[in-house]
Amino acid sequence: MEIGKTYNPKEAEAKWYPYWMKNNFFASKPDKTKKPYTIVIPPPNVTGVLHMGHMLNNTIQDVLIRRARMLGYNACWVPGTDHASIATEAKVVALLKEKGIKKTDLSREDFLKHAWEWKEKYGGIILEQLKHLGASCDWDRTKFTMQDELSDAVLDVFVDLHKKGHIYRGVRMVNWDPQGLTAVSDEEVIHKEKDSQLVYINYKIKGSSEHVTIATTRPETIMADTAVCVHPEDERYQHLKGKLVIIPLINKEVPVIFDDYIDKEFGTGALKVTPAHDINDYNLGIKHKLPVIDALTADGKISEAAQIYIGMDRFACRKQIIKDLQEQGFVTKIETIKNKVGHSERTDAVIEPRLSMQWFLKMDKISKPALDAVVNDDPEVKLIPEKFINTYKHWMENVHDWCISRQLWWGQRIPAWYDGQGNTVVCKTKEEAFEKLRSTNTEVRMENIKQDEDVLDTWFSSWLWPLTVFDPHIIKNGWDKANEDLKYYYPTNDLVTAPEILFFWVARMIIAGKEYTGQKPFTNVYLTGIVRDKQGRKMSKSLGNSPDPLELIKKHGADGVRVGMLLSSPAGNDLMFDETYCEQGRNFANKVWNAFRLIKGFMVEDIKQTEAQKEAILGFEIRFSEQLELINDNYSKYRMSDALMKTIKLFWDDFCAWYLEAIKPDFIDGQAQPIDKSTYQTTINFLEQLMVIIHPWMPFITEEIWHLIGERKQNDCCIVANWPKSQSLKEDLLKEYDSTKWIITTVRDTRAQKKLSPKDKLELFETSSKPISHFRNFVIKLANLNKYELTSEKIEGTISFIVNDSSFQIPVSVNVEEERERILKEIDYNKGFLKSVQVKLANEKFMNNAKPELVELERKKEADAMGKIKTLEAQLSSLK
RNA sequence: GGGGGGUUAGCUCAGCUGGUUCAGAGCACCUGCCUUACAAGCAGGGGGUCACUGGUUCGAACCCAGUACUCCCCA
Repeated sequence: MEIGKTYNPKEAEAKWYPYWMKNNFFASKPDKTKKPYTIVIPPPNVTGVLHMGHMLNNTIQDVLIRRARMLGYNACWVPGTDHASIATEAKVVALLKEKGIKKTDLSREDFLKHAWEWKEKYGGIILEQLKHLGASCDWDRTKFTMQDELSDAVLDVFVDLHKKGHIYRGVRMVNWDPQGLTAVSDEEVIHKEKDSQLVYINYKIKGSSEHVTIATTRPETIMADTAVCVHPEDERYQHLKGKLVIIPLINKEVPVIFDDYIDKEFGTGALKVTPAHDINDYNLGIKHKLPVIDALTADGKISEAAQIYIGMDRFACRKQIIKDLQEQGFVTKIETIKNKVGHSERTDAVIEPRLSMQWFLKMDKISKPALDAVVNDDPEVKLIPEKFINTYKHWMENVHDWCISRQLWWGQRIPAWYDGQGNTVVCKTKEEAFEKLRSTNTEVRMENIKQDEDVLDTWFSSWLWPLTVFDPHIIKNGWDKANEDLKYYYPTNDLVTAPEILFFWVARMIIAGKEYTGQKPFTNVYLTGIVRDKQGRKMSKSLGNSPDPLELIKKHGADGVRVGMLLSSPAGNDLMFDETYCEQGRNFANKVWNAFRLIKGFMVEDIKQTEAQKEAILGFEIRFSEQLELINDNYSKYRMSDALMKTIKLFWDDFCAWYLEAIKPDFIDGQAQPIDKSTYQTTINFLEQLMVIIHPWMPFITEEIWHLIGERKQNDCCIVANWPKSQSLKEDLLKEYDSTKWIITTVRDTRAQKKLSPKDKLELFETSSKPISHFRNFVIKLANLNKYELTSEKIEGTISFIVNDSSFQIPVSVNVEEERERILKEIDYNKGFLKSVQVKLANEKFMNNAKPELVELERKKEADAMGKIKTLEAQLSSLK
């Protein structure tokens, strides 16, 4: 068989993903004889294409799910997408616009037809892309938040929560997106620091020649002013009590009010009060019973109520009004200040605080169990890393009511019905609504009943995700009648998501889970960081600093990219991505490939196993067990990068550099020597176990090698192989094995120092009360010795070194002066060390306070150091 | 303004209950090797005032206070 010198990922990827699919390895069905391990995917936006954040997130999920599968769990990873109302609607609107169709010209039904067409055609591209990464999702379970059954559940929840009194309708100041023409939640507003002009404007005081100066960054709203407010204790304005002031340009009279809400220091200490356009002013307005004048239209233009500039865009108006006010002498100065301006996450339009009728979910009571589930000494839901608990707590304790209505068409339409006479009922169908309305309005007629025009916030459907992907009828039926799937898979095990949506989504899923099943939706929440470029900038389309994930996969292989993503991504910390990480991953894949090539090339014959081979096997066995334990421990703590690095080093260092080098048969006269059957078979076993533990990180190459090792039955695949079990730790042996590595390294170093070729064989003499016993031939092989003997003599003309309690000598030509220097330096160091230990031991307070084990340890350190010094001094004297 | 992080080698990060040889890893760098698995490699090596100041302690990268810089969230 011809095996290439470098690993070719493309072939393996094209081969094994379809093979896994065909054999249903990703599929999961409830099976009472096995424990479930479940992850629901954070459903990507249906309009989305794969970006680096998805890569990180889904690689982690795939690693977890693949390992769980190998550990024998019934592993189920549910994929799907989110309908993303505002983003999708914006996309469809844009597409229609290109075709010359205006949304406003379409009926709701026709628009939705277009939207569904778009979804069928382009939605879900991202799921196909995930397959290139190797994501082992159970694709038969793919869900979409707006598919019929899931939508139905959303309406059930709305009706139910309304019945329970948690949902209400009210006029509120909302964050209005004048471009998307919808309200957006607080969480969807991005505050950006901007340079703004703070304009100082004089308002004349009625019946006086004086004026009062207000400062505002929003002069275009002065027509909506209904008062000017000053601090009751502000001495500058005491004379204004009971006075009226006149708004420039429109010459409207408004009262001066007094409230200690005012910050005397900001601007002039006098505030224009515009209840319709600022949340604080709105509250002031309520308190002081001020009228509300809405001077802006829904799309951000000046309304008729403003009297002037009608129809002008708000920003154009701002420029114009400043100019006009200046010309008429009302402006005293203009300052440039920095302030935060809210922008819509979806359309990037400047958010306008706006009063409107919206539906809200009351959060105070319903969120309580979700707070307790996380913030607790022994929490039901664990956040990883823990530092997010504080953030979560802070948010949940100050939670605001959730505005759940959106002025859009793409989404679940709010199941509220109006009879046109001020009666509202909430229920799923028009027929039901008719019945209900009739009880208060006997005159009501079917054709007069109108459904609410708005749809629900997308998060109002995705908060049900872990429930409805398994049982969409759970809301209706209740937990007791939940279907088999939900009972089996819920609560899920791990959720992998970004901290940015801890509140949007994670908290709300816990709320919904608690409300409808009395249980948490997941046990662990692994919060990934943000993928940034190496300058620390967030990756974004507009900056163009994000590599195309699929290109990366093409270039470095899926396995390489997966490793690259995880090499440096501790939970919750941002990842400074650099393509060289993928190179490291690719390099490792190549290393694995070549180790396999070496093993595959061995000539196996019926010969005797060498002692060095026996010892190497023992060494690797104990090392493998030791490291496997540590790797398992890292996994259990979700320390993914650590688990990965240990796995890589176990293969690269322990297996390749130490084990394979030790068992590799020699070349004699350019002729590779054969290997014995036993060593070969053991090596293959080791390789298989290593493929298994590497598999979650690098599924493709490991599956490829698994099958190249030998003929396999159809179902005998790496993906479903058993995770290895570690043997009991043999600490003494491990310690000896570690010592042998030090000995070997030191011999090699000596060779390098003496400018000897690695091919030159050396002799080694050991002086020890407890000499190396299990790995002597291993040392001979790897240090390339022709003699390794015990002695109690000082041999003349040797370089000497110490490993643990033993001293070693290598006969080589020695520069006595240099050697003396070196030993003296080492004696010096050890004496210093000894002194520090002895100071500790002489310290009464230490002796009284420190734990006994610790004192014991210090005594051992003292003895070790003294022993070492003695040995070194002996070496020194033997130099003479 | 309120809340939460972070600052350890050139870079990216570990360092768990304060206690060996605890100052570490990977990359980068330097030296020597095209040694027939692998130059995407092998062998070896150098490199840090643990941001700063003070405190607690027998003992501090680790605990406390303050300072500087920085990131995130909320208002």
